[in-house]
Amino acid sequence: MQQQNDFFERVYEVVRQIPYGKVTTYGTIAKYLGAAKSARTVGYAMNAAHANPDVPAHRVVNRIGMLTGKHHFFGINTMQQLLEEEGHLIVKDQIQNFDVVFWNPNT
DNA sequence: CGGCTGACGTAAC
DNA sequence: TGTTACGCCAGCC
Repeated sequence: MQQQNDFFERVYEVVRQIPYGKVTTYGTIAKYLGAAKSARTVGYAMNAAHANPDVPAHRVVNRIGMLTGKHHFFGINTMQQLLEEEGHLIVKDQIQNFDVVFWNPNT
């Protein structure tokens, strides 16, 4: 994994590796990239990720598994719907069994 | 160039 | 235990 010059590119590469039926968090990605305190920037990167179809932004949520970024999709239901399609259970914008479906980029 | 904002996270009160 | 404040980085005004 060669580090891209662009911070966003690095984020996209990690997100792209998220397997089907799994999810991860902004902070986890940030830490993996070595910018533990830049979780916010990771989220911002996701904002621009909509231009990258290979980046499943819907598989990235905050540390508690809440779909905080759903409003940034086409429809506020798109994110939840996509996750449910992958077998996730969403209740009140929160992923149930989050610890089970959680995916660590380091593995 | 300076300041504000934001898909977060952690520490402090 | 719940709320508030701050840091971090990039983009926009």
